[in-house]
Formats: sequence, C-alpha cells, structure tokens
Amino acid sequence: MPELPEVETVRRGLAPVFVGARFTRVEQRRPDLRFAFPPMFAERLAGRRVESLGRRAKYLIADLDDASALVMHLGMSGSFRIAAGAGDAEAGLFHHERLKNPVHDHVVFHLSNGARVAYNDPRRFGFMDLIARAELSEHKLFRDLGLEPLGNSFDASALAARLAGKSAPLKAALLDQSVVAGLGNIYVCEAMHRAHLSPQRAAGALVRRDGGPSARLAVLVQCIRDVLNEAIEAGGSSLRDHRLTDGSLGYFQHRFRVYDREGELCPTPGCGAKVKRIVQAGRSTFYCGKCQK
DNA sequence: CGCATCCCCTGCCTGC
DNA sequence: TGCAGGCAGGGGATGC
Repeated sequence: MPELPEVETVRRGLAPVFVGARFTRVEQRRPDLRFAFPPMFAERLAGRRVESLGRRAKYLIADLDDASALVMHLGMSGSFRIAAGAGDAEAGLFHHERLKNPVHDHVVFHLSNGARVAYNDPRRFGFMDLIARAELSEHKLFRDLGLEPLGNSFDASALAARLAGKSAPLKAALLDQSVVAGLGNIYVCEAMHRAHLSPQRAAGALVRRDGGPSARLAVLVQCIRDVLNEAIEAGGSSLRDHRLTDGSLGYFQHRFRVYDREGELCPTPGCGAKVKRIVQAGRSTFYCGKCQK
C-alpha cells in the first residue's frame, strides 16, 4: 500500500510520540511478518530511547540511543496507530473504526511518555529489523537504493544516468527502487500522465546519445516531485489500508488523474480519450493512450 | 546482466 | 446468500 507519501505521512505522525521517548516495553505478537524478526527483537528494544525518526525510500528508520536503528517497512497493508492514553489499547480504541482487525496488531510499542503504538499489517508483507547504524548504508536493504525523489540530488541528469541503456518500459524502470527509491504503482502512473509520457516507451529513449537528459525527462522529474509533494500535503492516498497515525484518512485518492480510473475521461483538457488499463510486469498501469506518448 | 514471471498473505469486490 | 475468482499500494526469488 504505502508509497513514499504514505510512509512520509506516517513518519510525521509517529515522530512526536517516538522521538525523545523510551520503549518501556515492546510486544512482539508473532514470530514473523514477511521475514522473521531478528533474535531478541522486543528485548533489545526495551529501555532504548528514540533519537530521531527518518525515512529512506519506503523505509522508516528510528535511530536508537545504542547506535542501532529500528528499520520498518509497511509492505502493502501496514499501518501504525497511536493510542495516547494508557488505557486506550486495553479499551479497544486502537481500531474502533472496525476497518482494522486487532488480530493483525503484530507489534505494540509501549513508550515512556504513556503512548502506545500498534503496528497493524493484515497481509504481513511488512517487516522490521534492527541494524547497527554504522552498517546501514552498506546493508543489503539500502545499498542498492536509487535516487531519493524529494532529495537535492534528484534531477534530470541524475535520472538520465540511471535510465541510460535501459530497454525496459518507462513504467517498470520508475518502479525499480534502484532507479528512483520510493515510487510505487500509484505515483508512477500519476507522474507519467502529468508528463504526458507513455508507460510503454523504452526508458533509455529519454536519454540523449551523449548521456544527457532529454527535455521531457526534465519535465518528468518535476512531475514526480510535484505529485509526491501534493500527496504528502494531502496525507497520502487511502485506498484500503492507509491511515494516518490518528486513524484518519488521507485524501489524495480523490485527486488521482488516472490511477484506478479505467474507462473514465482523461483529465487532460481537450483530450477526450478514456483512461486505459494494461498490465506491465504483472501490475496494472493506468494511462491515456492519446495524450501520453 | 536485464527483464519477466511468479509468489508471499489477507481481505474485498465482482459475477454467477 | 454463498462461493469462486480476480485484484490490491511491495518486493524477493527464480529462470530465461
């Protein structure tokens, strides 16, 4: 579920209760999510203070006071929910909206400031790990990650360097986390529509023969930045599982131009064609065949 | 190596 | 109403 804007929204919601607080107790309610938890996961977290909460691509990274980092990935259906009062969790207030089954609260963090934070993940494609902070950048989860699309180094030249020579369709290349880190199916579709670029075009064709970026690649870079910033501003997109940490909904889904809009009118002024759905690399692509070339 | 396919898991929606 | 099948925001393993 969560792409960069959803993860960033979660980060901003968690930071006020996590940063500066200690884990007084952590409940690990099953042996694994997508992967097994590291040995002694809950025990190693107990007593640790959170120094900062960051994000890289779709990963949340909590820096702890013992020079380790708690790394968390939400997979497709992961969400965090904060219950402020000490009695809230026991009173069933974590998931009163009924859309979240408390059976899927796989980890519960008890914090020194009285907050309880539950990690809920029905499909269990998410995972958590504890990694020494000094080893993070060389860790297999992070070492191959590509450009951070809201970072300073993301520009047309850098993207051109990553796309050069690629015969894969643009859609697949933008989903590849070693090219741009943090985009997912929604925002790739939305950015390509904004840039009027066909998802089926070969990615390498946007690179000039001298290796520099084409003008259209510069437009794509700006469209990616814009759609991500607008989505963060809207609290992300809530299709099924995404919730802010207070349980409320993001609302960027109402601003989708093509994603999940098969058969609807293309929103480009004067276009008049209908949004199409195709499957690329096993995943749906929504686009306009008339104004995306 | 690059790329495509399949798979992990639960839940929701559609159509019969 | 029940049930089977398809599909879902991610990404890792496999095979060509």
